Amino acid sequence: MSRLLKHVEIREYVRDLVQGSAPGTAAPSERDLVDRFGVARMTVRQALDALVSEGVLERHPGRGTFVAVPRRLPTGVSSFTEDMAAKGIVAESRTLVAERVRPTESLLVALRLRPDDMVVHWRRLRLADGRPVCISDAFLPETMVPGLLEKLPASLYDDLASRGRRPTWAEDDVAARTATDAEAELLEIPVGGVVLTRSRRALWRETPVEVSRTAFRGDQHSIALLLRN
Amino acid sequence: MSRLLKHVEIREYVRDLVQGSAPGTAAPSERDLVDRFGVARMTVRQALDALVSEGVLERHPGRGTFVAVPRRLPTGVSSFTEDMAAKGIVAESRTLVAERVRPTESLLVALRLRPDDMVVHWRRLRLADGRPVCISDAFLPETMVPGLLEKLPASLYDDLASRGRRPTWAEDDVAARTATDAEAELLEIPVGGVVLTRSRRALWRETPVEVSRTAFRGDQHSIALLLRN
DNA sequence: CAGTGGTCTAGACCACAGT
DNA sequence: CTGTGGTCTAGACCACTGG
Repeated sequence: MSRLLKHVEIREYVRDLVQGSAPGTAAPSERDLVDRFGVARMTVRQALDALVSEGVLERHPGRGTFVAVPRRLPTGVSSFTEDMAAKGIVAESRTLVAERVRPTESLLVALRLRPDDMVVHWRRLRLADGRPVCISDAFLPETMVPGLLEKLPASLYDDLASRGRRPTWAEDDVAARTATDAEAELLEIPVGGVVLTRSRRALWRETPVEVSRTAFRGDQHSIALLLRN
Repeated sequence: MSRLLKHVEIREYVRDLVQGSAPGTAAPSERDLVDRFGVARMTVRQALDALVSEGVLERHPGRGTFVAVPRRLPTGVSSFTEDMAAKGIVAESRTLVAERVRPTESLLVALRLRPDDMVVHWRRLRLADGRPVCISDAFLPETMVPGLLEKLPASLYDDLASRGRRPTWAEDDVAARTATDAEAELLEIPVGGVVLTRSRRALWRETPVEVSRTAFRGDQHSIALLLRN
C-alpha cells in the first residue's frame, strides 16, 4: 500500500514516465493527471512544480509541459569517488575517525540543528591508486544518516543518494595553507608542504546535509570549476 | 496603478518587511497575510514558496516562517574589482606589464585564435586597501579589445562589458603551491610562502575572451563558490 | 475553436509547536 | 489548548497557443 503523499506519488509517476525521454517531449497535461489520479488540479500543480524547479520539466503557457533541455552538465556537487572514477582511478579510503559528537556552535548553525541534535563525524584519508590524495572531515546530522556509523559506506554521496538526500548544491570555500605535521605525515608530503583546502556546506534542496573540510595535497591536486552567470 | 499579480505583490511586501532582519526573525504567518491582503491561503503560500526557494525564508512546521540564515553570495564569473567592492574594499591595481605578444601554442588553442592573431598580455599587482592581494596575468585576443593597451581601464570586466563582451561563463582551475621569489616579493610574503592559484578561461557565449592566471596570497585569501547540480 | 498553463477562491482536515 | 505550516478539494476565470 502506498503511504505516499499524493503530490509525491504524482511527481514520481511523472518522473518515471519522462525518464529518458528526449528534451521537448510532451508530459501529461495537468488535467490529464487530474483525471488519472482523481485529485484536484492544485495537487497536480504541486507535483509538477517540484519537477520544474528540479529542471526536469519546463512549462510553456498555452502549449503544455515538456521535458526540459538537459541542465548544467558538469560536476556541480561532485563526489570524490565519482571524480576519481571519471579519471579511471580507483578511489579508496581509510577511516581515521567515525564517531557521534555534540556539534560545535558553528556546526549547529551551518547544519541548522536544534540544540540537542547530535552529528556524525567521519574522518577519512582518501587515496587514488594507493597514494594519499586528501584528508576529509565530514559532519552530518545524525537524523539524516541513521545507522551510518554501524555500516560505513564506500561512498558517502552514494549513501546519501540511496536515502534520497544526495546534495543538490553546495557552498564551497577554497584556500591554501601549509600542512600541519599530522597532515603531512598522512599525505606523505614534507613537513611544511602545501595543501589546498576546501570547506563545503552541501545541501539537498534547502536542507543542509553535510559540512566538510578537506585538505588536498597541493603538489598534485587542483579543483576544476565551471562558472556561469 | 499596480498591475501586479497578487502573489507577486505579497512576495515583495514580505521581502521588504524582512529585509535586513536577523536570521530567525519570525515572518508574518500565512493566515496573517490572508487577512491583510484579503486573499486565499493558497495565494499567500505561492508568494512564500518563492521566497523559500530563493533562500530568503525558512518554514518550520508547527512553529512558523522565519528569516533564513543568509546564503553565501553566488559568485558566477566575478571580477576582482566587483568582489572587493562587495566587501566595501577599495580595489587598486598596479600594472607590471602591458604588451602585445605572439600567443603560445596553448593560448592559441584556448583562445581559439588563428595563427597570425596577436594577444594582449596584461600583468597586474592587485591591492585591497593598499595591501597586495594577488598577481594576475591576463591574455586577450587583440581583436577582442582594440585600443586596450593605449588606455588601460580600471576594471577589465567593466571594459569588456562596455564592449558587449563580458564573460558569461568560465572554466577555472584552482590549485596551491609555494610562491616564486618574485611573487613573494610582490605579494610581500616570505620566500616559500603559500599561494592559491587560479587558471581561468573566460568565455562570452561560445567565444573565448580571456585566459588568465592569478596567484593569491594564501594566508589571506580564499575563493568562495556556489555549486549547483 | 478547444486545450493549455497561470492565477485565484473559500473552504477543509492533519500533524506538530509552544503554552 | 491555540496557532502554525502541510496537504487537499472542487470549482473558477484568464491569456495564450495551436489547428
